Amino acid sequence: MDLSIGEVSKRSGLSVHALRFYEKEGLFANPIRRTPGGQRIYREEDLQWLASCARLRSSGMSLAAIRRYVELMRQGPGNEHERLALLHDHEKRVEAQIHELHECLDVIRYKVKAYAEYVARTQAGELRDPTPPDAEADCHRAAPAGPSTG
Amino acid sequence: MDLSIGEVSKRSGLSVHALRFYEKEGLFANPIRRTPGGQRIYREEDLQWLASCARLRSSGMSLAAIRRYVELMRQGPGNEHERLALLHDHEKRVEAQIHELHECLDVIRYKVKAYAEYVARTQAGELRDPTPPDAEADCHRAAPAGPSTG
DNA sequence: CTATTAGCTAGAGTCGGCTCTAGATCAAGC
DNA sequence: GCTTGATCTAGAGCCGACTCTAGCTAATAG
Repeated sequence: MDLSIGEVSKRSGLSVHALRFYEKEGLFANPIRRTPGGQRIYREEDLQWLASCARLRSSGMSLAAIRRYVELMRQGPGNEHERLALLHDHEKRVEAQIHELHECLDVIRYKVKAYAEYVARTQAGELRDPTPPDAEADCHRAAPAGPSTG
Repeated sequence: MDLSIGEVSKRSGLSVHALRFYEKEGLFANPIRRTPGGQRIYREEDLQWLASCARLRSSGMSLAAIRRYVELMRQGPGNEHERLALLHDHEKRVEAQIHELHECLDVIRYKVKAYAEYVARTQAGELRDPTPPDAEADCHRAAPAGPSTG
């Protein structure tokens, strides 16, 4: 039931340094108990919370925002609308992020396709002067004749 | 046709500091010319390249990777397979990123929904002891009775 | 009992990607 | 010519999120 910092580190993927840092920064929902000797005692719940944190973190929520959220939880019932607002804001940001990534992906795929075709062509036929991938405005070098796409 | 660093800053959204930094770091596809007095002269092409860079950056490509790509472009024809590999790797990373964000979004939406329902319930009926949003394992506080979901 | 391994604190260091400063120079309008 | 605002260079500083160090203590296996 009780876990040492080393075990939590293994199971959460966070370093022991990071775990101590998180505690110092007030990022745990519950206070972490200590042994008489001063060593941290974690519980399964803390691991679960860390898993939630990981999700928030990897979707780009800052530690500061997580701390804010934790503070609201610690204050207890009565501020649910604030927690909701915080989460809802983050939801919108994640959606925007996904949207932007899709746009980037379009651009990247376009380039990948052009290069893939070019490489396939040059390998297949060993043409003397293969047509460059495309005339994208990306690569503006004064490259004499070769594929100039960025 | 020719642009000062200030104009490029305005049109690219990058600060003049960042533009000088990018040049120092070798992130421009073409060398940036100078006036006799030493001031930078940009061209439309540079702006277009910056726009491409912005896409790569905002999809998480590091400046180091962009520099690598620029180096390949500057070497001219013959290394298209390397450029392809670099772009293809990045494509895969972006896809993975999107996938992860979707998973995070699921979690966030679940919480948002739970809180939204709770807030709606408490506002509508002013119940004395409304049912907490859910029994998510997120908030492990010893909160007496209120909604304990993180 | 002791050696080893794990954990403790406070605080310094790292890294990426800029941002800002200082002090000098350039360019344009009056 | 002079002022004003833009630009120049070299280099310091900053921010977030850790990571690492030093010097010490706790827990455990033999």
